[in-house]
Amino acid sequence: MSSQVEILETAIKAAIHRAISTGEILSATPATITLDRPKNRSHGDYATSVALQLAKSAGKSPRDVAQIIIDHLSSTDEISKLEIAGPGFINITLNRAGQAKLVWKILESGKNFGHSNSLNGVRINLEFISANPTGPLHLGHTRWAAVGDALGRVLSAVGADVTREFYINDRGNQMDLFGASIEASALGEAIPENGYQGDYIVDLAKEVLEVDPTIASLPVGDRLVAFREAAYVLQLKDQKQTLDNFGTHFDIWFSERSLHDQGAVEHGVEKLRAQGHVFELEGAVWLRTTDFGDDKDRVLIKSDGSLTYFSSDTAYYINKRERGFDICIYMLGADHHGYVGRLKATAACAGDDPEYNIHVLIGQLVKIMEAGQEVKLSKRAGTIITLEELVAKVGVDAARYTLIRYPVDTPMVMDIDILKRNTNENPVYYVQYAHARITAVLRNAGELKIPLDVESFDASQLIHDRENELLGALANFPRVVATAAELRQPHRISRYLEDLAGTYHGFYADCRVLPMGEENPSPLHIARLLLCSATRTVIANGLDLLGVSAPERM
RNA sequence: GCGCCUGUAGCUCAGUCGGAUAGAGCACCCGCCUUCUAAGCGGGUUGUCGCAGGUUCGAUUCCUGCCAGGCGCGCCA
Repeated sequence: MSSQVEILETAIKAAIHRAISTGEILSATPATITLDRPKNRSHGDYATSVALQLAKSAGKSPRDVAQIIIDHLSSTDEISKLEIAGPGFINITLNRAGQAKLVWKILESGKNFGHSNSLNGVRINLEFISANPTGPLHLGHTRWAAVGDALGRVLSAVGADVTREFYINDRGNQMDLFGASIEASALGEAIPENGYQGDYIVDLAKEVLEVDPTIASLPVGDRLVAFREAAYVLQLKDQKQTLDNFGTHFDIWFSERSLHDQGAVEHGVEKLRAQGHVFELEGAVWLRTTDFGDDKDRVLIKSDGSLTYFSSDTAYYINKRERGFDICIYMLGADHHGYVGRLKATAACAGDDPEYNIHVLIGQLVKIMEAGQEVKLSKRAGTIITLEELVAKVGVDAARYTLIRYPVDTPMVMDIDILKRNTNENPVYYVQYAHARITAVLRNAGELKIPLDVESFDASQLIHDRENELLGALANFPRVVATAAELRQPHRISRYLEDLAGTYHGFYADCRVLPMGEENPSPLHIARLLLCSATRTVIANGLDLLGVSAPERM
């Protein structure tokens, strides 16, 4: 079934084509017709500026071009009115009853309404959070935990085959420092310089000893390793548990060690060497990333023979591609934006197209406000806020929704006090409330034994302005999802939902849905109830894309 | 010094193939529950879209320069 937009676009193209063939316009038919939904309702349901764009090449004034297009636009059932406005916009008003057929489509599609196939079959590796297993997940990870998960859902909705992956940085100095910190704590010694501080270290150390008290009596070297490994397992389990509670699930937890165990680094270096971008200098092995726009070349193998972190990253990327992923999405913090150039260059060195095969999203930092002032985050001062603490304070839904609500490339401020309030200041409730409200209406309809089968839906009943407005908002949903996927911006879903919820509340205030008193249910009641049902479906689908619950009662 | 991100209402922020009087929530004022959830609705007030140029029918949007803030520039991980 074609959407309204597609129908209009085809019709307008055909009209322009006819105008060209009759010689009234000297121009080429544009490849795409831009159709906007005007903010101002008096400008119709859709508006297009093609006439303005064509005016120059057509050699006529925009308004004349608009008139010619309208003359050639064969009247369809869909269109009820065409107007030329302003400098040459064509405003299109659709047949209201025709628009109401959307309710059918939504109810028929159910959970699939809003889904499309723009990324059908594309295999996407979505990597996010990827924390060290050396401590609890904190605020810096939290934004990605919410946005990454939502993006995964959005991409799946447009047909992509998404694998969510968490890269465990379980190798290198940080792990050893972590192990030494646990060991020191368990033995009652001072934490080494640059080691990990914090109560969680003490707790972990205790837990390690409880599980296996014999570790403390191992020989010195073995003892460090044993503490490190035992604490690693516990900490990773804790991270998984925290994310699980947050509703963020990964398909693959990929250990950096496993990459080395399977010789992936050597394999990666060989592959890059074969592509001709590896060279040696002063005893070290380098990747000539400057061939592809990086600031400087990068060392893969140090002169002492040890591997750099960059070599792991490189090998990991190649590994992902060899596992069959078409697109690798990385979600990194702003403090890692320096990686973008080298990651893209690495892809290019591996013979890939950095514009297509790799996509790096940079998330700006999150500030926290509480009691009217900024909470300074410092590991040393022990003021890091963990994901668990945030959830404990404001709940999963409010935390997720707020984190997703803003584009990731803007720094955001989370005000804990506002998030704790169950008011309109907290947009998640505004949206959820609309869902609960609709559910209540439908519940009441059920008690009144009003039949709600789709067959009894009479589209011609829905002609009220509010109904029209609501239908228009519902019709936008698939576009919003597609755009959110294309631009990797799940925040568009939440903004849309807020708008939809507002439109519903307006409809609800002006349009009585249920029969009053002894009144018998009329076709209008039934049509409105089905419109409510369709709205609920869209809100529920949207919230699901964000991983936020759609409560039936509030 | 170089690079990335940001600068829109008193506050938090939307607004990307350039479009019509620049939007929402909060805050402030005024109305609305003797029938569907008032966590709601309606109305009022609020702007040099950081500054200066350029591109054109038209710029918050694209380009250049500047100003301000955040972050980053290791044979560290």
